[in-house]
Amino acid sequence: MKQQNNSENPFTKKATITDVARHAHVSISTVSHVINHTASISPQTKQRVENSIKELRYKTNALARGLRQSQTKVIGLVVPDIRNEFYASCASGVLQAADKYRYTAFLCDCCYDIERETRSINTLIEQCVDGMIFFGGSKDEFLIHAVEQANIPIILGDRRLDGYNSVGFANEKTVRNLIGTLYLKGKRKFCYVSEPIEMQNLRERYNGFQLGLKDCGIEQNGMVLVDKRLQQEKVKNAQKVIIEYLSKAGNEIPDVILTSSDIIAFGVIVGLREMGYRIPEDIGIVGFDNIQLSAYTYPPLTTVAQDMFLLGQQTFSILLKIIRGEHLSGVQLTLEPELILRSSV
Amino acid sequence: MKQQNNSENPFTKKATITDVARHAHVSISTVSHVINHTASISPQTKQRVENSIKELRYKTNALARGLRQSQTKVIGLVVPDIRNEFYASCASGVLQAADKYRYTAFLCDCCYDIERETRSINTLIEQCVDGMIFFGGSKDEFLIHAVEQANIPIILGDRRLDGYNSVGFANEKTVRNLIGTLYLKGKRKFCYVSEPIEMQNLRERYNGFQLGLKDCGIEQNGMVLVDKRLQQEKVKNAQKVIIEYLSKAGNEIPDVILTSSDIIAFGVIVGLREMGYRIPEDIGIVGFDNIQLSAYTYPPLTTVAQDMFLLGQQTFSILLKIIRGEHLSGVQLTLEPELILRSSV
DNA sequence: TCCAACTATGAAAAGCTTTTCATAAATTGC
DNA sequence: GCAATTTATGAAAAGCTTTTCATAGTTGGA
Repeated sequence: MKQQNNSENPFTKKATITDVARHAHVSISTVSHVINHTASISPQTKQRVENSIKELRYKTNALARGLRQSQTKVIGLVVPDIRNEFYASCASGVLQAADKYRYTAFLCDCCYDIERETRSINTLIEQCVDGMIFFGGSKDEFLIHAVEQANIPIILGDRRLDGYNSVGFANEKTVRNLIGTLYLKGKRKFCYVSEPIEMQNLRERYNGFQLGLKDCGIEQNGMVLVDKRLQQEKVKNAQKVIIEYLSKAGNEIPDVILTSSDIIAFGVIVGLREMGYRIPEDIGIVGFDNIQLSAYTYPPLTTVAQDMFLLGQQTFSILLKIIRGEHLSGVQLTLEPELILRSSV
Repeated sequence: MKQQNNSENPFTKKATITDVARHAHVSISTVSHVINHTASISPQTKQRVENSIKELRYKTNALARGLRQSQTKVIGLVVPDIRNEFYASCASGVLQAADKYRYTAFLCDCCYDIERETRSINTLIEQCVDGMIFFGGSKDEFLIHAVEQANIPIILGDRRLDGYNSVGFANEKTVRNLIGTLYLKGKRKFCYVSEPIEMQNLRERYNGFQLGLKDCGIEQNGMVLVDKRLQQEKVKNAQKVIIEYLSKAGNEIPDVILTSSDIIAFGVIVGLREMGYRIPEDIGIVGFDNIQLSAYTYPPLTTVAQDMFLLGQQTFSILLKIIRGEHLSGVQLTLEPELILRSSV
C-alpha cells in the first residue's frame, strides 16, 4: 500500500473520494451517493462522477468504509491444515459461496499449532472480520469462546461444540451402517485403523464402529489399531502399523479393515500387498473421504464420500445468516456421506 | 463485526482506545504510545494502561490503524485452485512465512475463472493490501498490469512474466536432463502426455522435453499427447487418452512416457495396466510433482519433486523485501527440483 | 543558580469513508 | 398561483487510530 514516487506513473498516489469530487466539481457526499446509490442524483452529475472515477482509477478504500460502517464484508477462515485435501475442499466451498455474496476471506492455516492459531485469531479480531469459520481443530475451545466473547459470529465445520452452530457429516451413523452392510455380506472380523481419536469427527467414526459391532452382536475383539504415528506420514506409517500388527496376529486376521481416511487405507493396502495378502479375497479394505485417487488404487478403494465443497458452501451460508442477524441458535446441519462401493471389499 | 445487544455480555460493544484512555485516566495518545512503544512512559502509567487494556479486552482496530499508517500488514494470495495439492502447499508456505512476520493473507481461489479473478483482485486493491502474490494462472496478464498500475508490490510464483519478479522451478532444465538420463539407460522412444500448454510451467516442461530429444539426436517423433480433456478429471481422462493412443499406435509403442503431473501419470498407469502392459518392463513412466501418494502407486512412481512449501516461503520473503522498499527488479529466483527415482522406470 | 537536555504527557490533525440533516430548486396537485 | 412534495446537492460529524508538536516538570552539569 505504500506509494513510491514513481515518475512514470501519474497515479503514484491512490485517488481518494476527495480527488474524484474535485475532479467532477461536486461534493464528496455526492460522489459517495453515486457510488452507493444512496440518494437520487441527476443523470448528468452521475455521468460526470462516473467518468471521473474511471479517469482517476478510483477505488473505494475498504478500510475507511469498514471503519465507518462497522462492517467489513470479510470473514476469517481457520483450518488445521490447508495441504490436506479435505480442508482445501472445504475452503474452496466457503470461498465460492463467499464470492457470490462479495465477501472476502482471510485464510489461517494453523498447522495444528495452537500458538499460531491463537495469534491468527487475535489478528482476525483486530481486523474486524464480520464472522469466523472454524474447520476441524481440537483443544482450541478456549479460543472459540474468546471469539464469542468478542461478539463475533461463529460457525463450526466438520465439528460440533455445545452451544455453537455447526455443519458436519453424519460420521457415526455412516460407519455404523457400513458395519451392518459388511456383516450382511458375511464379514465377521472387523479391524479399525485410525490416528488418535482427538478430533470430533474421528470420535464419531470410532463410535460408529463400536455401535455397529454391537448392533451385529459382535463383541469388541480388540482389533482397534489406534496409533500416534498415524498423525504424520500417514501412508508410510499405516503400512508399518498394519505389518507390525499382522505379523504377530496369529490367526486373528480380520475379514475387513476400516480406516479413518483414504490416505491411511493407501498405506494399509501397500502393507497388505507386501505381506502377500490378496485384496479383497483375503482381507477387504474400506477408506474414508473418497479422495480423487481412491478410485485408482489397486484394487480401487471402497470408501465413504463426503462432499466437502458442499460442506464449505453450506457453512458459509449459515454464517451469513448469523451475520445478517437471523438469530439462529443450535443449528446443527448434518450432511449425509455416500458409500462408494468399489472392488477393495 | 456488528454488535448485538447481548445483555449477558458486558462487552457488547468493542472497547476503543478512548475507552482505555478514560479507564486509565490518561490521554488517548498515551495509550497509543504504550501500545506502540513510541514514547517514553513512566512505569506506573504504563502499568495502569496495560491493566485497563486487559480489563476492557481492548484490541487495536486494524482498520483505523491501516487507514492512518497506509500499511495494513495484509497481503493477497491468488491461486488458480486451492484444491490442487500443488497450490495448497505453496499457499501453506506463504502463510507460514507471513505468520512469522505477522502478516495476514486474503486467499483468492480463482478456480481458473477469469471473472472471479478480476473481482477478487479489485477487492484486494480496495482492501489496501500491502502486496500480492500470484501463483500459476494464465491469460490474466492484464490484471497483473492493473495491480502494478495501482502501485502495489507484486510477485509471481511458479510463473514468469517479463518485468516482474518471480520465484519458480527449473522446469525446462529438469525435464531436459531427465531425457538425457533416460537415454543413457537405453530409452529411445519417448512420449509426453500433458494438458494444453497454457501455463508458463507447462510450456517450460514441454520445451525441456523437446530440447532433451534434440540433445540426444532424436527427431521429434510425434508422440506428444496434448489433450484438452486432461484439464479436468485428470486421472480418468489420462486413462482414456493413453488407451485411445496405444490402441491405434501399431508398433509405435513408446519406451517411456513422461507426464506433466503425477495425477496424469496415475491415469496412465491405470490405462497401461488395463491394456496389459507391464510397468516398467514394457513401458516406463515418469510423473511430475511428487505428490504424497506417488510413492505408493503400483509400481511406485518415478517423479520430479518440487518443494512447493519452500517456494511459498521464498515467494513471501521476496515480496516482503519489495514491500519494505528494497528496490528489487528482475529477481528471478529458481529452485531446483529433485528427481525421485522409483521403480516405474 | 541557570541553561540544556530529557522525561512524561496530552491536544489536535489527518487518514478516507458514510451518513445525517439541511437547503435550494424543481415539480406536483389543486 | 400557492402549498406541499420531491429531487438534487452539500456541510459536517463520526468512526478509531497514529503522529506531530507543544508543554510542563525533572535532572544534570558547569
